[in-house]
Amino acid sequence: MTQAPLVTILDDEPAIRTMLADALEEAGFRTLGFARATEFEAALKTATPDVCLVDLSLPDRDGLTLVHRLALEQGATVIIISGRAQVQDRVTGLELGADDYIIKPFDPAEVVARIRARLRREKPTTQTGNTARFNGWTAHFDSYMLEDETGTPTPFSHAEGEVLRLFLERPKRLISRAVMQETLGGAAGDSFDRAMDVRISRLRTKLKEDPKNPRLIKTIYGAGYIFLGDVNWT
Amino acid sequence: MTQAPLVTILDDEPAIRTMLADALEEAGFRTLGFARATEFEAALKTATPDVCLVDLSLPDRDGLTLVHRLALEQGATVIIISGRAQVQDRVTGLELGADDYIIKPFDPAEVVARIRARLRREKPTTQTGNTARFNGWTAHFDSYMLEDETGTPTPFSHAEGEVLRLFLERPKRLISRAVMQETLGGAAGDSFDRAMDVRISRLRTKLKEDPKNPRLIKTIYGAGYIFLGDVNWT
DNA sequence: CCCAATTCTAACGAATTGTAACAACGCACA
DNA sequence: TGTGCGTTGTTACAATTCGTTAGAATTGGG
Repeated sequence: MTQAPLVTILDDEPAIRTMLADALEEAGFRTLGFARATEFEAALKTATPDVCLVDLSLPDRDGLTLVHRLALEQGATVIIISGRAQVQDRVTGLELGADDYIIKPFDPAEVVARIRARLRREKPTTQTGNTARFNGWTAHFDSYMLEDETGTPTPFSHAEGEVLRLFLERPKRLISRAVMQETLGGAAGDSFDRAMDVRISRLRTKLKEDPKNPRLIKTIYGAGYIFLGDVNWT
Repeated sequence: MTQAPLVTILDDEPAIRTMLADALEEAGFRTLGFARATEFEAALKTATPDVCLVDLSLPDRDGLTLVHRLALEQGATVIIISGRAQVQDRVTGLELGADDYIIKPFDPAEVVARIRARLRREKPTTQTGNTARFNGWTAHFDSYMLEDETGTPTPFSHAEGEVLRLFLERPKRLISRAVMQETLGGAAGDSFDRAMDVRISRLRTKLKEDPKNPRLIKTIYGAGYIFLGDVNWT
């Protein structure tokens, strides 16, 4: 198990540092806060952050040069957080090597989301949610394999995977037929209705569902389907 | 030398499409504009964009689902362009797989800068070197040699190398048959289809793939292929 | 309880993909 | 030139995928 990603926060306002740190730790990141560039650079010798949040207006150094150095020499992921909202500022920030540019005032939730978006790309090892466990089953979406509780593998096809994924991403919620058709790419031709049924039917047999008493994929007559089951993505 | 990056623009307002296209082409990108999701999806069969700009409010489909599909199945870089400015919208957009979220009205210069920031991260794979490591394998494109994890070498031919290189340069992204044929020089003659299959089949045996469940080269029925595996060029 | 709407699924078949076998071709070498 | 080897497209056939159809089963309203 890898460690939680490390995010550094470089901002001279303590209030902002704590706000970010709280939100990030809540979201499962490790954080390190710094008020001045010199402290930050000293810390870089002993730690390699996954993402660096940098405020441009620093008391002891020009933020942009720092960003440039970070991005260029360290290859670090850098996100600028700045009060300077002009387009020109953003463009130069990004061109100097920043990966993102967030304007103050900001919502911590968005910062978290943007960091996650970066990390999703960065870590090829961390396959973004390609395995799901539910009620004894394990679905591997990268190898298109389904394992039952005994570990017996069954392959599933792409079309079946689309349906299964849709279910596993919205467990315990009604999924209307309309939504399904849209997600599954089918123009809602009159006949495609049946195709959906068939897909689900096939998926059900792979999940060894008892037709009389489905435990996982439940039909809501006249509305759609609902997937019961406790899903756990990894 | 590789071609200029291809950026697709999906927005139902013609004014916005042309504004973006102008700015992007000025900046040296190739662009393709679409007004509706269905057109766009049709085009995906014959082209692999490097970046997809997507407006969330589409006439014929829910933009978010499209984004999700794109990010997941195509592995494409997706940037949402939207009039919806709420933090919650941005967060969900980013969590569904978008790489960035730009709010209307926007400045084309910033869009260009943000696209560049994305590509800067993407590209270094194709940049240097003709040796690639992936999942225990090592491919030397200068000596046309493939080594497995024990270091046992196997030669591969030119035709096999073309396919392998294509895969290794676009890992975890869907590569449509049309794109393959184009890259591999074959005019899409009816019969060349089979030749492609054969090339891939031969490559698979060299990679010791189990035909029943290939781990590296995955077939997407009716669409193309996708190469899984963590590629590292040196 | 009856009936129409809806959903299920077995069976079929068209389209797509996999691969063994063959043939054409190029190239090195005696 | 002839021989042999490796490469690669072509052909033919097997396997797979997946939508369609049709009839059975189920549901819920009246």
